[in-house]
Amino acid sequence: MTTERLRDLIETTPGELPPLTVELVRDLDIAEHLAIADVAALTGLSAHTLRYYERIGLVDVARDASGRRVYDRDAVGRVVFITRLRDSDMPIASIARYVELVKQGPDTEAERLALLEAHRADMLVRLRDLQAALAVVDYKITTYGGACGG
Amino acid sequence: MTTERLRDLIETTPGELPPLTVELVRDLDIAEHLAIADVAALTGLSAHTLRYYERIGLVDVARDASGRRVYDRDAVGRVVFITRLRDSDMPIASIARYVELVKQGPDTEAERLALLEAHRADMLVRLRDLQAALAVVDYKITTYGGACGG
DNA sequence: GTAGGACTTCGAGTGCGGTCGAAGGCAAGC
DNA sequence: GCTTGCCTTCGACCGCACTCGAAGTCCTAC
Repeated sequence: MTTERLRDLIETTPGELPPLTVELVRDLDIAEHLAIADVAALTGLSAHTLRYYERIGLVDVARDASGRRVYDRDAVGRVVFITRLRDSDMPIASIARYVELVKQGPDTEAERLALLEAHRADMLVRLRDLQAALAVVDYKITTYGGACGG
Repeated sequence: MTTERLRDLIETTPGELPPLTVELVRDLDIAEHLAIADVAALTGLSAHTLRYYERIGLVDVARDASGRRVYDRDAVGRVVFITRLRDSDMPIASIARYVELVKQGPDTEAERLALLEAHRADMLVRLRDLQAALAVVDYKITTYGGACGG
């Protein structure tokens, strides 16, 4: 059972899984077809969340004969990609827009690019904010407990 | 009117204000007492949000004879500090806890430090996530419109 | 054949962080 | 003295991203 092999692989991997990438998924997924629980284990998302992502149109997932979800390599890759974008606080609405554009075909490449570049700009701002806040916190930590400013 | 001087200063500053720091606030605030609109202009928060922060106990703000909020240098500094933490996604609850500890006096320094260090660790994780996502997006942008993975 | 557990759909609920609107107060300028 | 406009309090509401529960289905193991 490929599903069990995957489960073993996940459970026997010492420590944390390395950060998941689309490339890694291609290598890792011996199984062509994964159940929702496997994808959940693989990505760290809950089955609830995976169903939610499908419901709002972020991924299309096939069904087996008895109606259960079957994630193929492509679907898993898509979920991993979405997870990366979510980890960077890209709003679901933007991700949905992006996915929509991909579905519409190659004519939409310019808009896709614009979307990604806008998000990239956001990320840079967030990076800067984070670094500024880190500096403030580090200052607080080194001056340890000073009450100034809060 | 010091308030008007501040407003002028904000409005005549070419381009964006530099990132606000507690130190900057000390230099900038010619006025000892600022109205809520001034603090809003200064910090970029809305007056609504400033009232909200006060409501939930993040800042104490004095009142004048007719009941209006009067922000002194200290209060402004606190707001700026809070804003920095919020910009780094520190949850309001943690900020509230920190503020609470400061109020309780110097005995709480160890817990304050622990709080800041925990947050610092979170920030480093977020930094890493952001950088990973940035790499993914940059890859997408350079390979421009490839459909793989989403 | 039946108990268990993972799955299905659907809609409702949660937590966070604001955001808004209503109803009224007060001070300045015309 | 009246309009303008910023201020006050209060509670209700919003958007986002899940998260959960109910009720039912299906496969597996015993």
